Amino acid sequence: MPPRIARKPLNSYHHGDLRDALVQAALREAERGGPEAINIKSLAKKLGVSQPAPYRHFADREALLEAATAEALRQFSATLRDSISGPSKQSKLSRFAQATLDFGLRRNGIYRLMFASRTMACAASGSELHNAAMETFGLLLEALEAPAIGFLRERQALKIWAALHGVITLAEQGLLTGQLAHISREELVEEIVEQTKLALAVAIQAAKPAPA
Amino acid sequence: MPPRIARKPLNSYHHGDLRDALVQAALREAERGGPEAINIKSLAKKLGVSQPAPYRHFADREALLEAATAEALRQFSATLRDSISGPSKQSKLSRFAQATLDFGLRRNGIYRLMFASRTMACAASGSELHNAAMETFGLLLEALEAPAIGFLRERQALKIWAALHGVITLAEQGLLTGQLAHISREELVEEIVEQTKLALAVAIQAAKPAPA
DNA sequence: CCGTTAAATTATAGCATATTACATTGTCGC
DNA sequence: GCGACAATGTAATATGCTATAATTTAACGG
Repeated sequence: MPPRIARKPLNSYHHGDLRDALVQAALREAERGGPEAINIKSLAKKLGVSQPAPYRHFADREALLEAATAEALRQFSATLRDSISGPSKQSKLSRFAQATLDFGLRRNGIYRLMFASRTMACAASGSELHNAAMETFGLLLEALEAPAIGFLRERQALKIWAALHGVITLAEQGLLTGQLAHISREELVEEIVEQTKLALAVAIQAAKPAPA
Repeated sequence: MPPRIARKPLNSYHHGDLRDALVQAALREAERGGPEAINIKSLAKKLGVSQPAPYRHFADREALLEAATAEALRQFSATLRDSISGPSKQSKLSRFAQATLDFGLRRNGIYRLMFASRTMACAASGSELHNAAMETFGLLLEALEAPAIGFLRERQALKIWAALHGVITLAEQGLLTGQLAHISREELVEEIVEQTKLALAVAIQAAKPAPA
């Protein structure tokens, strides 16, 4: 009785639970090499099965990528949720931002997988992907701890999201090292967080025309 | 006497200036489809030459991509330089930011080509690519119009650069449309610009401990 | 036991690409 | 004119991947 229980038969004559193994292996491949590094052939080889075997579980390569993306989003979301739970000396926003940076750099291939255009192309109508993405954005809104004045929260969230995404993307491409590296990525993100808080405070002040 | 003068022979028995034509065609391909849409085969076909012909001018596909990237950077740089030259009611930073957004969205494939990791991988030591990239960053520093206090300018430049890059990337992937689209991309960028100015003003104030 | 069925296997087809080897064409200098 | 040379063309090679078809293996249920 192997530790992993398959979804339906759990037996089979060679592998046991190929579907799940494929998703995990796909994420491993994506971790170095990004989405384009995921290909049926090498996955099958690494798992010790024949090339066509995966097609029992996924209609085509795209379907496998979709499943892997969903799993990646789940992991990302869980990581972020952890980062802002529990007490801490640092603000939720700071923890959220640093966790995002950390995930985006350490697991950059997976990060890229999540933000491949497939994510939203597939996510037209409340699909698994769409829901997961929206949940992640919800976590950001929570981390912001901003009052609900108009779309203030959403706008600030978009801005800091874009900034974090930019830092991760640029850093991964080596554009934040060399002569430009007068500041570490973590410090840069911290400044972005502070800048967001500042802008938020000013906007709130402007929205309340003299409370006294 | 054709209007285009080739670099060396300008004659040849079929094409005239294949090298340059290849670079231009590569950019056209990249414009829709990004870097991965550039392939020797289709380029040769579209230019009416045989597949191996390009290899007379480029050692391999990568060399062609590099040349195309350099040309793309030149165009990008020129566009940005234009945007901040001459008088205007809007600030240089605003114009710069909007021009960046515009280029990044309208010519997104080319934008992606520039920011492929190749750019910096090839740009180790003062190469053509590296120089072009640094010049572009210089334009951003100029647009910031910030005083040279420590690395204040550089840090603010990095932050707004990351934010712009993030907006472009996210927008292209359709992540700024749908439920999140309470604000247009241009407005979002304008808010980012304002936020940067605000942070800059505060930082300058903090750096000068009471001038009176 | 035996048949049904799911999960693999082997074998094959197809496609697209990069790249090399060799032959050909045209131009320029002499 | 003619020979060298550079720019192309033709043909062939190599590789890597997706995907389908037909077949085999093993387990489970009656």
